[in-house]
Amino acid sequence: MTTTPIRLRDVALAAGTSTKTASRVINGDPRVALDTRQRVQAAVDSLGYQVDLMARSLRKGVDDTVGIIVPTIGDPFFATAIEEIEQMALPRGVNLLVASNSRNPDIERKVVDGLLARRVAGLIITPYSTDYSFLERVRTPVVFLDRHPEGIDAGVVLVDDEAGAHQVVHHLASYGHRRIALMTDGLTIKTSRLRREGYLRAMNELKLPIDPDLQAPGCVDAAQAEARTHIMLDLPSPPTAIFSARSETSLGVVRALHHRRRTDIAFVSFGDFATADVLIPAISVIDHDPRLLARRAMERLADRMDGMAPDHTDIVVPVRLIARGSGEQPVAEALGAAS
Amino acid sequence: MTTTPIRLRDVALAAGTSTKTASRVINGDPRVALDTRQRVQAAVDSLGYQVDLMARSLRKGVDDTVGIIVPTIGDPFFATAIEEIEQMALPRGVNLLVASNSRNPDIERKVVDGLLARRVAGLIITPYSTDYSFLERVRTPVVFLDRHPEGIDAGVVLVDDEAGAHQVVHHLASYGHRRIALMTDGLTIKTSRLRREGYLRAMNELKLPIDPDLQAPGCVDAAQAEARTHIMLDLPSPPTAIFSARSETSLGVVRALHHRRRTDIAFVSFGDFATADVLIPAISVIDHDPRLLARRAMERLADRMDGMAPDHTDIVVPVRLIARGSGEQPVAEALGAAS
DNA sequence: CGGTGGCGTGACAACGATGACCAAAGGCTC
DNA sequence: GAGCCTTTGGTCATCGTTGTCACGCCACCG
Repeated sequence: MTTTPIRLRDVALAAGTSTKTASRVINGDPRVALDTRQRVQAAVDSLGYQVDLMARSLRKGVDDTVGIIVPTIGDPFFATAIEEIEQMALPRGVNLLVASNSRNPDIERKVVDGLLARRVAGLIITPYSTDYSFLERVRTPVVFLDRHPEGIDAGVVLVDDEAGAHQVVHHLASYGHRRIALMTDGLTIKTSRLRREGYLRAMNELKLPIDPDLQAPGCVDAAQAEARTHIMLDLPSPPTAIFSARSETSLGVVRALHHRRRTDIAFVSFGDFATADVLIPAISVIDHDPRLLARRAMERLADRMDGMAPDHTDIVVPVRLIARGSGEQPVAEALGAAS
Repeated sequence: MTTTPIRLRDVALAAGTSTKTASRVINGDPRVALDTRQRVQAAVDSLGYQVDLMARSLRKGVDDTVGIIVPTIGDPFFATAIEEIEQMALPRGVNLLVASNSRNPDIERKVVDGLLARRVAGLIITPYSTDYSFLERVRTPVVFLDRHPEGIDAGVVLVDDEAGAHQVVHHLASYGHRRIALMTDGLTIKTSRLRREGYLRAMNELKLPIDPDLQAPGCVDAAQAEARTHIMLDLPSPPTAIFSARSETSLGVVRALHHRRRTDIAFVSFGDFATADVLIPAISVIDHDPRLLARRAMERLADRMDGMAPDHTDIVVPVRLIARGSGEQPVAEALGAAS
């Protein structure tokens, strides 16, 4: 049995009134007499009427949705951020459009255009490397998450990447480490650059040598980080400590260290991950909570959607180092020399 | 500087034609003369015209979006499934609306209604415990993922939960285990019931005692599973093997076993997780790949959106046991007795 | 040479809701 | 008791796009 969808005019007919009055009731307009309101409400309930959100959005000029664009949906950090934003959007009756930029500026641009064409009420973007100056001509509120965008002056919600990385190096150095390796994502991403800068600043302050062999930029996933770790450990003078600037690369480093039974090498990860506290030794991390970040971003976006003027200041969420063991190990002798 | 959005009529004006003809060009209607087409195309490019998708969707009656509803967006299993579906939807120009049912039937119903009111082109649902009979009156194509829905006869894409669990118990028993504990999610969820049934069937086949103290249903998250594991290990006669029916509960079990240094207890997880292969011993799992499941679900949904008739048969994705060590440990003596 | 058919094009209405504006009815003041 | 204001309801137009239908033009055929 095929059912014809219920329209507003069906409700109006059943309530013996006009579509406009029915519309008033549905939108909570107070200028409707009580009994009229009740009749309309009864009709809505008995017919099971649902507003056609496409029609409403067309009329209003905006759709009650927010779009979120991240590099990888499946990355636990971003997945958790998405979850938090969805939880905040739900009570507002706002739906969430999720998209990935596939780590590709061309795709990213298309995805943003697609969401704008959909007339989303707002956008939360983790920028990849696109020039975002075109957004200045657009009315849609946009909040950037986790990284500064290029080509546009806009407020961003992020953690203090530079300070976090800086702290890690000092922490490792306080346990005697001088050969501290760095695993990072591609340096086209500002976040990665900042973490590297924090690392470099601390290394310079401590007058530690910066060995190019101990720099592994461009590790976009766990597999690459794993391979680079193996290469470093095969060096004539390998690192005694490793700092991984992203959770995803940390998984690769952990894998390599465990496979080689070299868990004596000190290790700190920027970003927590599921079993970090269960491994032996447990992994010391910079806690970089996606929920907090997401909440701030959504709050700011909600303000903008409610008509507040854009705020170009950054919101910096503090980070702290959680010492669990792996980052508090002293300098280990190379296995060969240890015998 | 405020910019007026470009409309189709602006394009038509610039190309010296009617909106209808411009519309034809944009939609690739072949019945347009070549030079007209080129003039329109030039106008589109120079003005930077973008179709208003709200208006198009209203006119067409459906919106080029698919909605996906899962229990928890941040759960790596579902996050990965969402990622896969987004990747498949993108080339079709279809956007993805992501929603969570918050493990609450009332919210779930509201969320589904909300997406239907948006006129989504299709829905992929991991049902919680809602009665889905109301969907029979709805034209929107729906595919269920991972679990059978209640109250409706519909095809489902899932793994063979019963057989997987059954296999685990036989596997553990083959290493001498008789006291095999079961950690599961709430039994209101069909998936959990099926895994429990597989466990029970195997236990009965093997004539192993089913001790109520070794059943821990209702562990909705890792923390609860962790607590229940501790309770079991404190029993006068604790389990010698544990089967966790979900990745999330597995994290709790792992945490408890590691904190107590009882990694000698055999353990198998239904569902892989990030560092399962890095732990010592590495965790044996039933591989339950969300990508494969998501792909089949999206394929089926795409068929339905292309007008194919509904197919009420189930798609069962095979599972296999990956032996990594933790599930291949023989019966351990209780620590107290071992001395 | 006139009819016919295909092709390219455009005028118009429609999708379903809501904003702007107006009208009728009832209560109030003077 | 008349006029004014408030309350309540309705009419019409509109958001931007696309489906329907019809028209003008040319070529081809009998």
